[in-house]
Amino acid sequence: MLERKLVPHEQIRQFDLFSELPDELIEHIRRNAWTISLKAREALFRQNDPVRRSYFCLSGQLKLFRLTRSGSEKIFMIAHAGDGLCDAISLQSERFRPLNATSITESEVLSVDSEVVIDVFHRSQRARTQLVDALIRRVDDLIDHVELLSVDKANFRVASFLFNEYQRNGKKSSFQLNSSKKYIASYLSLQPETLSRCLRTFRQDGIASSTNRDIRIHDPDRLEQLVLGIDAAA
Amino acid sequence: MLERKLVPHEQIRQFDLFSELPDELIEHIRRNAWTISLKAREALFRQNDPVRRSYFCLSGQLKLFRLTRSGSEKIFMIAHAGDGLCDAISLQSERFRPLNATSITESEVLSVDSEVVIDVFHRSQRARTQLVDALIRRVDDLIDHVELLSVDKANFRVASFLFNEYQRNGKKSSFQLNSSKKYIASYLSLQPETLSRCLRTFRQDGIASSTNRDIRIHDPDRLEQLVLGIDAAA
DNA sequence: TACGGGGATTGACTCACGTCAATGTATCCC
DNA sequence: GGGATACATTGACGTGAGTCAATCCCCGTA
Repeated sequence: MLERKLVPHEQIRQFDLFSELPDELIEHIRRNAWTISLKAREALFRQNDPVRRSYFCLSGQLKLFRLTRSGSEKIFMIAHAGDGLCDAISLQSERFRPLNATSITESEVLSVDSEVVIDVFHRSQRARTQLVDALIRRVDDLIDHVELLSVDKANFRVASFLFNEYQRNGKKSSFQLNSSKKYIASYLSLQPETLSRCLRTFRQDGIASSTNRDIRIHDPDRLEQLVLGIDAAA
Repeated sequence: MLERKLVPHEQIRQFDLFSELPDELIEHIRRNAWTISLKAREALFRQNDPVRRSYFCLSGQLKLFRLTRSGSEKIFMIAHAGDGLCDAISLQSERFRPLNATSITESEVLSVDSEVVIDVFHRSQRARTQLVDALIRRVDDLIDHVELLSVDKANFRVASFLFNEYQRNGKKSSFQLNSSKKYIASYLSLQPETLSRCLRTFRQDGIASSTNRDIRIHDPDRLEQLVLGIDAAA
């Protein structure tokens, strides 16, 4: 975990929260921010740590997770370049990190003191609405996550996930998963074996196929029907 | 669904978001807010409706839920008197309601136009931090909800829930569930039968017993060990 | 007091998912 | 290029939770 000062303005502005701030505020952030270089599989912060700094992913991939009673990881989110780790903020009350954050690949992270973030929040109305919007988006995402997990049948869970990714990628018939199947399975709270078997049945039914991280959707309509529950094929 | 104008100031101030506002702002809200009286099982809003107003529970109980593909309800939250329905806000971008809201019992709800909430947000720094804090709490709650559902064994899920309630109630050995077991089961994404069977094994093992909505925790330590995974009894 | 309805409990059955184990396949670094 | 390491796939097996169905209980109501 190597720290370096002096971040160019563009690197700061790439994040929604700071994107439309005046130069003086960006400069204020710059003077108090630095980047952290992580090797693969290095911890950035741990669950229950008090929140003192906020982090923003500049490059690489980070996993946000909790440990289960059996010692395995439950993935809540994979953060990529441009993502703010929005679980990493607190305003008035003392907050503790709800999740662990660890790099998956070699990564760079922008680190900003909470005081500075609060300062920006107080001085820029634009930043305020951006922050609230980011939190609302996070709430909506988590609601979707809860819904995903309350679906009992693994087939449906995987179908929902695939259809989601399909839509996020502009309904292209082929796209790439942005992380390994192991992490996807964890995000879906399934065993890797179960995910594998679900994908196999989809391949056999001619709905979708996967080789490595490449996904090809053969029959989007059938997939959508699966998600909606019109189970022509189960 | 009966609407009535003119809400006394105290009714407005009972909610965190408005608790510390100056009289003029409260008055501003009062002029633009009204109460809604719902009979039991009456819809307040539906999923995917555009957000135009925010709601706050004055009395009674409301369920916030989604419908599953099989037509049953998945409960995300039960709102009680004093709770803001914090899924009911939006600032800049158009937002759609992520959940359905329906009264369980006869209820009263305070209804405030979104424009007014945004106004208050812009005019009171106190309200701003309260709102952000409320959203952060909601995020943390949802993360816990996701974790709860990613636990595979029903016993552990129920144990986690019971231990949580136990702590929320100041570690009293007996307390009341704040909604029916049917809804608790739905919150845990379990069938009522499964919840019932879990509670039976807890009774047989001398960990906890329940009659109707009354819960009695006989052995908090064993319960906590179950939650933590030191499975002396499974 | 009798009736009705929704919630809660219990039993019997089935099957989907987790587990364990083995094999196959990328990927990385020496 | 080759060996180590982690990821991915497949098979076999046992079990826990969903489903269907019956009964019971509680509460409100006629």
